Amino acid sequence: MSESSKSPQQPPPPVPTSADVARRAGVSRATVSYVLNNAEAVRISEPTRRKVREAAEELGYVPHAAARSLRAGHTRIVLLPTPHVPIGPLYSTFLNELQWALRRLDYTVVQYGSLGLSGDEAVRAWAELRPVAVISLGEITLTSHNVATLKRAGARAVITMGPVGVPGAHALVMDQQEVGARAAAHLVERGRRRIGVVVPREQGLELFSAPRLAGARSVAGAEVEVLPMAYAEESAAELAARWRGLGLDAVFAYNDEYAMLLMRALQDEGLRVPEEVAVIGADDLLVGRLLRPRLSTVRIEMPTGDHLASLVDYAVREPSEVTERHDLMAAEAVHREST
Amino acid sequence: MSESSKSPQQPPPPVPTSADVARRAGVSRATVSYVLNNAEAVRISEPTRRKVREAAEELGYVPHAAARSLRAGHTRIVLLPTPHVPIGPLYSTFLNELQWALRRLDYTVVQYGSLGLSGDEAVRAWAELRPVAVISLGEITLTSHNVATLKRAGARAVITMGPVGVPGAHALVMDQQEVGARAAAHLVERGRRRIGVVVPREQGLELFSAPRLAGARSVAGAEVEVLPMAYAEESAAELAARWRGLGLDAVFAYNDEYAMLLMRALQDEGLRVPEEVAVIGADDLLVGRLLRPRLSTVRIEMPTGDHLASLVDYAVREPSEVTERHDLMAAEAVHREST
DNA sequence: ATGCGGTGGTTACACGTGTCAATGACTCGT
DNA sequence: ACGAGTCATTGACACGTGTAACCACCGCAT
Repeated sequence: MSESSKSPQQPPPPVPTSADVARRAGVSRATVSYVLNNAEAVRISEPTRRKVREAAEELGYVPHAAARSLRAGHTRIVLLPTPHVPIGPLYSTFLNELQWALRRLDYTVVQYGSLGLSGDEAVRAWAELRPVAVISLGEITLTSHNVATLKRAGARAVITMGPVGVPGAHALVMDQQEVGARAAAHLVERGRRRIGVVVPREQGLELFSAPRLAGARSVAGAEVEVLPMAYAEESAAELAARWRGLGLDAVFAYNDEYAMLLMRALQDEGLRVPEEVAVIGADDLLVGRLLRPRLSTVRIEMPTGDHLASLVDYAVREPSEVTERHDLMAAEAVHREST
Repeated sequence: MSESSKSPQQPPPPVPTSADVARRAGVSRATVSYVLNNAEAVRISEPTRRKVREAAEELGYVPHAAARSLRAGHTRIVLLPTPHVPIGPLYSTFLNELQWALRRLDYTVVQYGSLGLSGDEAVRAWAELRPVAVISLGEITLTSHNVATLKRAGARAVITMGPVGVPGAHALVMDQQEVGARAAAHLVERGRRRIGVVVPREQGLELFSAPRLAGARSVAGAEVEVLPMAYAEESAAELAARWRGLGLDAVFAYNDEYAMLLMRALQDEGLRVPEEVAVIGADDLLVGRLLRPRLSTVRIEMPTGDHLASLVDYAVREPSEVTERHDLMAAEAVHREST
């Protein structure tokens, strides 16, 4: 009694294997494998084919992916380490698109949060899955040692997307500096000099915001002031309240969402946009056009998901030791009414 | 020569296995396994432990997840079939949150696009991964046969999130009708009668928009008119242009983004909001508060990612045959200025 | 009878891991 | 000196699959 009552749940019934199918069809396991994979090299008579198929159907047999890829020696897994902060709408639709494009090429996308792990630990965890490719989005900056670990674990392509390349990996260099530079240049062109740059208070966005800031700084004729701000109405209001004391005539916000937030707060303070202060964001979100005045922005030419996916596919087919660098992401300022 | 030149790329060096580690450390493979998994049942002397660890380190050994879970007989994979349309910011941040929460509980999240596959085919593909749990978001509506297939393949929990439950699965019923009902009720309360309901032209959102529409229809005293609209300025402008002919005094848009788009177009047509037409959206996006007038909305009480993740974890630990139904997602109208 | 080619199927191994049961070495108490 | 214990280590199997190599059979020409 103590035995039977110690656990109320009986063990689940075993999952049917190809051996079960074989038994039921009265053939060998090899035959089952040949039939179910439509092997052309081996000839199997039509009657047995039918028997096998029926048996598989009746048992509800589904092959075991892990066993299969163990045997095969490789997987079709593409690992996609995910940032834990929502990067923004532009990025997340891009990610979704990429995901689908990869799926279309018959890859399996595995998302992997790095959690609290250190870089090396995270990379080890990734390597355990034996992914055929890894696409790092830049939250974790890979060292060349990390790349080596992944390749040793069978990864045929390691692709980094970020502001800077990594030795040994395909680098999709997305130069965020360009974004800041275009924004600042646009403002300078329009006669502004003292430019505030809004930097998110939120953690995890430095990788994007820092280069954007640096880009703005690099523009001749612009005096840049750093303005930390959180993505919340109160933070924007607080910043707007002390605006007149700052002596600025323009502001470049991290992206359109921050820009919209701040612009609204500035207007509530009685400041006129663009007369007293010019506002420009980035990402060219649709909603930016709904405000009065319409928000000027920097449009970023992201690669399409399909494009990146086919690049991944290419890199997998033709792995190379050399560091290939692809410069992506052109940027251009879009003038609307807020500047 | 023809042999060596037919393929320019030499086969990649083999991935180090635990056997390699054992050889290098001068011990058996079993010992390696015990050391690297910190087995407590078996005692291994400190010197050998060191030797093994060093050998593993030098070789850059990383265990093979597939082999491990094959041996173990189960995985920690949670399958997350992903919709191919961006559902909206509210949903995608929720997904991201869920993803991280699951990771924290040591699950591996696998995204899987269903592609062009039929429901049954897609489910088979999922089952191949032997996931311990499947969270279906409603794009593919599971049949009870599908649920059975997944459970037979070892899934301990199948969870559906959508407007309706599925036999055999844990159902997180997110009653989108409630959203529409609250919106319409809010409008009726404020004296409006002839209500337009904006339905997205985009494919794939019917699962959300249809119940929201139905909910609006269910409210006594409301006359509902369906207004298809795409998420683009031109579409909104086109709708606004013929607005006066429609004889409506209020509009409930699918979500805040559509609402903002339409509201702006209506204003451009010279219509006064809320005097001539009341506008309400859904999702309570931050940007909705930046417009003039501030956008009224329906706030949706989504379960937090952590909450859902721990429910998944619970369901995995205590699988039950019965269909458990959890009603989630309360909704309430938030009055701002546009109604 | 003997060889021979084609047909339809099976036997046997490998993939990389975790773990049970067994083995050998060494110490201790009588 | 010898059985009784610890302690450290190992050999062997199982997990589910794909596939190369092999085998039995049949018809047919030598």
